[in-house]
This record gives sequence, C-alpha cells and structure tokens, in this order.
Amino acid sequence: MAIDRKQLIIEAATKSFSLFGFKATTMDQVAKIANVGKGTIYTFFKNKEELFDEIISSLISEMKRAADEAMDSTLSFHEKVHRGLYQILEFRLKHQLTIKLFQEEKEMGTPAVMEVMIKLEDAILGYLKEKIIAAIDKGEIQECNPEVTAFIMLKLYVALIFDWEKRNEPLEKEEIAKLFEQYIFKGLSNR
Amino acid sequence: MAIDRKQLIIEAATKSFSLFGFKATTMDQVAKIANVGKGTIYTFFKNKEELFDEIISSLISEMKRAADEAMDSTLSFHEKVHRGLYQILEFRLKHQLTIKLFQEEKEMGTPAVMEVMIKLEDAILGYLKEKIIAAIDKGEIQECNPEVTAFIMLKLYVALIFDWEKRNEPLEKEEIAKLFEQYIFKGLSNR
DNA sequence: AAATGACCAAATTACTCATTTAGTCAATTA
DNA sequence: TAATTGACTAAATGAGTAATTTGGTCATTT
Repeated sequence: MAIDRKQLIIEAATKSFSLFGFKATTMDQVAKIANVGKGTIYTFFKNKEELFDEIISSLISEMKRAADEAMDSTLSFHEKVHRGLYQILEFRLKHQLTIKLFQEEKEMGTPAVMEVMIKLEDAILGYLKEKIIAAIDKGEIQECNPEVTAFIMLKLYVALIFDWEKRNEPLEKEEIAKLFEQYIFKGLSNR
Repeated sequence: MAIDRKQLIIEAATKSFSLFGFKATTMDQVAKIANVGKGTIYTFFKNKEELFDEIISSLISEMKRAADEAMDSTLSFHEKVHRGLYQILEFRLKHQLTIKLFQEEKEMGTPAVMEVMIKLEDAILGYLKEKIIAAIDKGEIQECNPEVTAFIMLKLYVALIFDWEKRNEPLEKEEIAKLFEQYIFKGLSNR
C-alpha cells in the first residue's frame, strides 16, 4: 500500500495550524509540508474549513479520552468533575494547536476559528451535562438544571484557571479543587 | 460667577464618549459641544486620557451609589450581594457610556478604554471584597479568601447575565438569584 | 483512476499621500 | 494680568490603489 496521503495532509495541516494559526496557514503550505500536490487536498476535503473541522473533531475526541482517563468510577462526583474539567482545560494550556486557536479567536476573531471554538465549548458542555445527569440519577447531587449547572461549572473553571492568572498568582491545582468544592459543593452559607 | 467651564467640558465629553466612544471623540468636537476653546480643555485636563479618567471616576462613584441604594441592612448577605451586583451589571446594560465602552473594548481594543475597564473591574472587586470581609466578621458566611470569593461572585454573575444569553434564553432576575443561592450559598452536594 | 500544479477570480496586503488629530502657544479678551 | 482662544504643527490615521497572495478548479500527467 502506498503512503496514506489523507493522513499526511492532516498531519501537515495540524502542524501548520499549530504553528501559524488558521488564517496564516495557506493551502500551498499544507501541500508542501505534506509533500502532496495542492489539488490532492481537495480530493479529501471540500475546502480549508472542512480540513480544519476534521482536525478539531479529532481534538475533541482526544479531549474526551483524556477526561475519561482522568476519571475513575471510585471517585466522588465532585472529584470526577474536577479531574475531568481540569484535564480538559490543561489540554488547552499544553497543546500548541489549542493555544494558537485560543489566541487567534481573541486577537483576530477569525470567523472559522470562532465557529470551531463554539463547537469545542459545546462538546465540553455536552460531556459535562451527561455526567451531571448521571450524578443526579445516582443521587450523588441535588436536583438541578443540568445545562445551567454544566455552564456554571465550566465558567467557574475557566475563570479560576485562565482569568484569575491574568492579574494574580496562578492557583494550584489543589487550590482550585478546594475552591470548587467550597463554592459549588458545600456553599458559603452558615445557615 | 461665570459659567463653570470645567463642568461644561465634562458634560460635553461624556455626551460625546457615550455617542461615539473614546477613539472617535475628538477634542475639537468636545470643545465645540462645550462651547469652549480647545485650549481651555487643556487648562483643566492634562490630556484626553485624563479627561476620560475623571469621567470614569464619576461613573464608578455612581455605580457604588446605585449598589448601596439597592442594598438594605435588613437583607441577608446573599440578597445584598445579589442586589448590589445585579444593580452594577444592570448599569452596564442601561447606561449609554458603559455600553459604548464595553463595545469599544471588545471590538477595537482601544488601549485607553481597556485600561479604564480594568479600573472599573477593580472597583467592583474592591467593593465586593469589603462586603465579604464584613460578612465574615459578622459570622454571616464561612471563612474564605475575600479576594477569590469576590472574583468568583463577579465572574459567576457576568457569566449568568452576559454570557448565558449569548446562546440561550436570558435568565430572569429571580432565577439568577436562585442559582446564586443554590451554588454559592447552599452547594450542590447531598452529603 | 489518482495525483498534480498552472491558472484564475477574489481577497488580502503594502504602500502612498491627503486628511485629521492631540496638544501648544502667541495673540486676544475681559 | 489672568483666563481664554483658535491657528498652528508634528504625528497619526485612513482612504485609495496597485501588487501580491490565496483558495479553489481543472486540463494534463503519471
């Protein structure tokens, strides 16, 4: 069997998107890195966006896998959510592609990137929502709106991991878990 | 006593900033609206940014006043925080100047505007922090890091009021209060 | 049948130059 | 004489445009 051209293209595109972002990656460049004629790309992908989408879909799967691996059925719900969310958000910090896209979204607002980031957020929210519904069923947590709860959990995590360190010393993983427990699971009240 | 030129300038600038934003407001325009020579502006303000700063300082005072008025010493801490924060964020939605600046910050990233928005956020966080410290002292809430707590409360509110409605039906004021109570004050846990 | 790269219309960029702007200061006013 | 003014300047901006680059196609090659 000859070399898998589709795979070469995907790898080349991933490398280039990671290095230069979506907008600054040209199809000529991808073709050159993949050692492939430009036309070949278009036999596998309708256009640049579809190539991008396929890469992001893989990324989402990878994230889900990482989150699942970080969990453990013996853990309490809140430990599970903490580890899963932390894993997902760590992903953003560690993987070149997500870093670059995150930056491109904020700094240039490239439409294709914005779209994909929404898809990514939806995937995380959907994943969280499932876990929350399961936890309610098992009686691990109180009745609550799973959609809003997933949303609040994600926002809280993003705030603690990304927003907080824009102006303060970064919080340790343990501190974040503790804060998450204190606010979402225990509550601040004295009553 | 002759007309208060400084006040005229402040009023003219406020009007123009509200209508056109910081960048699109020219000093000539402010002078014309204020019926004042351009040079006069520079006898009261070192430059355009200082004029802007003075206006924002007033805005912050106004916000504080609005928040204080919305509170009532007979209310529980969480009702107080809810009403105060809600008032402050409503401010953003209702007042021309804040709407325009919020927009200018996101769409154009005008440096002077970015700076001032940080100042505004800091003012809100400082205000919240004070209330939290007082509540801890009075034993109304558990011990906690007032800085982080203020940060979390603000982020949660912004998420519920601004971010949520980007993709969903807006939440009612009462729903927001309920969610705030459920998550921050009561906690989700069953244990 | 699969792969290619020259080709094209459309988009983007680099550049220029006329206009606008923040801030100054000599002249004017009260 | 102290406050006010607006013509003035250097710097910044942005409209207009020419030149380049890009995504995508398709006739040709392998």
